[in-house]
Amino acid sequence: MRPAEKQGWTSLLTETVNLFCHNGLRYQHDVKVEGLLVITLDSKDIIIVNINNTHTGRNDRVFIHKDDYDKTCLMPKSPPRHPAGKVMQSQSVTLVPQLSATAMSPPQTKTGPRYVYIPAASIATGASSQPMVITTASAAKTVSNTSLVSTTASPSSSATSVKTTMRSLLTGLPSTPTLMPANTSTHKSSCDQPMPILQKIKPHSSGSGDHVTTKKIKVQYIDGIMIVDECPDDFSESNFSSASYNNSPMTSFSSSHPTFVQLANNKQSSTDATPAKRMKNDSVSHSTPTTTRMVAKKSTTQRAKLIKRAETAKSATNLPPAEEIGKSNCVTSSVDEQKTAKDTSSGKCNNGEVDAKGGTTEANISDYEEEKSASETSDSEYSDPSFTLKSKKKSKLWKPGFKVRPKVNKRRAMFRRLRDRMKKKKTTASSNRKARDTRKCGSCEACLLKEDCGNCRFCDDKVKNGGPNRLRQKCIKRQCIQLVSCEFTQEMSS
DNA sequence: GCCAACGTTGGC
DNA sequence: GCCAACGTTGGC
Ligand SMILES: [Zn+2]
Ligand SMILES: [Zn+2]
Repeated sequence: MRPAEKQGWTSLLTETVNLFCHNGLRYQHDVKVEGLLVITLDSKDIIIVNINNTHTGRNDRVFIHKDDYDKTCLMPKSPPRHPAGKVMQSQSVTLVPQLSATAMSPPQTKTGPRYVYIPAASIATGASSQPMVITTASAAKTVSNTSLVSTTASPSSSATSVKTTMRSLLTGLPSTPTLMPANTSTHKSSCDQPMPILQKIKPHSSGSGDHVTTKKIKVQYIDGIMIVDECPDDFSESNFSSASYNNSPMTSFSSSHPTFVQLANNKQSSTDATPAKRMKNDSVSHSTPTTTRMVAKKSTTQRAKLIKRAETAKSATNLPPAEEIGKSNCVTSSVDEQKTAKDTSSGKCNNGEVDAKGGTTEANISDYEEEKSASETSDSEYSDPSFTLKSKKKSKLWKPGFKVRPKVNKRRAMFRRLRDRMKKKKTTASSNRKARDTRKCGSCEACLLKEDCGNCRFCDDKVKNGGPNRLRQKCIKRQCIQLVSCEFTQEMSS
């Protein structure tokens, strides 16, 4: 989530909580709302909301009763998500100034725009998976209807209006279903079609609803979190095409977000792994890639950097499924796994800073771009031919554009040490025999594989795949698991 | 100690 | 002779 979006979302949350307390609790002089909320998205992205608000005034009535909760579904459901993590449902709705000053009449000490939910079903959204824009006209009309509902339901009592609004806020249900526009009959259940609309209300607007100036906002759900964005003035339905949807700055976060999703699901190391590495990965960090662990300890910006690198590596690598590793009789360590998880959470918590001024603060993502560019620099460094040729042995077969693998895991070194040790033993046992079979058992799944995967760096290296033939190794998926496993077990027991 | 690069070799 | 890939090593 971009800082601006996070800011918008947190202020919305703050306002919502404040409003809920101001209007839903009984008090004589003032009400103080304090709290620190930590919202963790997908176990990696953190939003910290510090609420510190004192509201001076008086409220004699409690508008929220237990009955109000009974039939509610508190939070709107998240819309279906694109497999790749992209937001599937997006909506542009209308911001209107407060239509009736009495609709939200409780004394407000704050100035400036406020955000309030209005009933969801008042806008016929449907469950479209396509981004959806409500035109200014229809939205204005809809909002107007909704406001009419509120004011009609409480012609004389602002309290009821507040109650209505609050209930709507909590439930997403239409406050007064009987007054809903006729065309909402397609809504089977409000819970099925939750689509809360944000209404921007000026605290002391004297507007009467006849002069509604509209401004569009966009509502998106990402992982169940509603994100509100103000549309540019020139934003229109027509330019909400898929292209602009992907490229518009307004929606750029929707393409950045899946990046994080991908990281969370990324079970692969950032580098190619030999069987030893794969096994070690599984046993030590247990499918938590080194990258991710480091990420957890680093700032969000560093995470972003590593995420990108991991993705780059991922695109060039295809590791076997976890089951394959599981067959290798390797020793597993759940302790380390837990430790990893701990590291992850503590590391992330340390990233958050609380703004004492009562505002909201997010984990330091400000230098995300900087890190991103740094990442790009280092990535390109590895694929730079000159960099490659600086290497001690220059290859006559080197081809421009061939990707040189950036980093090598230490686990591979261990694998080699073990292999060398085994080789030594074998050599002493049968000194005359040529040790060409030290790398394969001949019976494991990997050894029995006939075809290369075509995706690993060793496959890429092969001449038949257009590679430079510098590495000259077996396909990563065909490298024996069994021997490595035995070696590893022996190593662990010795 | 480590690894990318590459000389080398078994199998065909 | 060709190919796959094993085993070695220079450079770091
Ligand atoms: Zn392969
Ligand atoms: Zn094997």
